[in-house]
Amino acid sequence: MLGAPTRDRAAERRSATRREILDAAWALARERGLSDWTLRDVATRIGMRAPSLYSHFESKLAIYDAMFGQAWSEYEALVRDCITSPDVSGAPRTVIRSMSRLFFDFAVADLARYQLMNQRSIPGFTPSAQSFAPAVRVVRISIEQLTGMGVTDRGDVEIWFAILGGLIDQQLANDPGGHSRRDLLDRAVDMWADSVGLAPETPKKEQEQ
Amino acid sequence: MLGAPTRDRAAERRSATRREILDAAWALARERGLSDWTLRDVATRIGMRAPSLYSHFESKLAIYDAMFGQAWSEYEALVRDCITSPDVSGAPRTVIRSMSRLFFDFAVADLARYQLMNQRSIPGFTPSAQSFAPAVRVVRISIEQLTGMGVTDRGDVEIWFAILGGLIDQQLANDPGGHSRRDLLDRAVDMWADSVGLAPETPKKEQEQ
DNA sequence: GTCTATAGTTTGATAGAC
DNA sequence: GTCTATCAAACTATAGAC
Repeated sequence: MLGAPTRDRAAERRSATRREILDAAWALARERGLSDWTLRDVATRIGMRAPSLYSHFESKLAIYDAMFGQAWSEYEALVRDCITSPDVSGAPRTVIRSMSRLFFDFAVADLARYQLMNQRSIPGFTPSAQSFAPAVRVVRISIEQLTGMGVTDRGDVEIWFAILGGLIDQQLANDPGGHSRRDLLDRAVDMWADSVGLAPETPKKEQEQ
Repeated sequence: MLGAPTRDRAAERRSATRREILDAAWALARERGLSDWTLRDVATRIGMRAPSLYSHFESKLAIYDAMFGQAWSEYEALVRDCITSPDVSGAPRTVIRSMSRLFFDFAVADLARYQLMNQRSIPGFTPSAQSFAPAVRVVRISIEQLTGMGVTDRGDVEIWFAILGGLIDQQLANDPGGHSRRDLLDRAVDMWADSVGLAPETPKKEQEQ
């Protein structure tokens, strides 16, 4: 007698099509802006007609929702990699610099993605609980990291977030593709770290004090 | 013989209508979001029909442009008032706190206005040179103020801007209408001021050099 | 699942009478 | 300057054949 197939080829194909749709949407978002593309554009790019997309997503907002979840999941994976890597088991100053660079670089690498993840610029779009989950986890992990290095005041955490967000916004708005604010990142983070009392990275020889 | 009229009543009326249109657009932007209103909405609100607006503005983008210029002019006036007021001829620490609060409060008071002034969220909109002029002047004035208090490094200026912008974004995105980040403003600005070497506001008694 | 065909809406903008 | 009437275009979404 025949055994049941061990792979569900139909499901695999369906999942691949879903990914194709999302990839096309990302590409269009990067090329033209987060919301400057239509379902027709997406369909055309993958050799389909617009109505066919409705077999895979129930609306355009559902596509945004999937993209939102995808972006935050991707970033969550990076964060988890980062905090388990050897160079982040070191001095607090090293850790906070690594976390800051990770967030900055990820944000600046893709304007459309950053807008989707961190600004609410699409009318009517609110992420579903499922898509929002990885974002919540990233914030929790970040706070745990800071707590672990002695930063327990929630206000200090918010100020750190604000410094990062502010530099990112300026980089994207005033010097997209450049690195002027990236060059200021360590200085700004050190300023914050000094203020909250993190030990300096290289305590040369108990300099002054 | 008859003297020419000293007032141009037609011009006054025209200018008043223009202002009515802009006021209606602002109100709608605040109520529904920066771009969630139509020319029909604006017209209805002032008792007109949509096509009549074209006697006063050549397009919807032209309305945005006028709003952009209006917002920055308004802010420029506030800044000029602020820097000539008595309490800002004092210690650098006092001045920088005043400037920071002024910007923060103005930004947070109106989300739609902030988005129009500082983010590029309207597809196809670029401010005209004329509307952009007050924004340029505000930046110039701010830099002059900082220079006057000894902050000459451009990077330090950028970091100050970033801290302000970051706190504003967080306030608007995560606690609109609240004051959680406003409560952190002085702390964050002092952190920056300490780092760039501004004298403390109340130099109690040469504390720890 | 993908297609054709089209509904149903909304919108910025124009033409031309008054 | 304001109106009525209407265009032209764009877009999401649905119905139903294959």
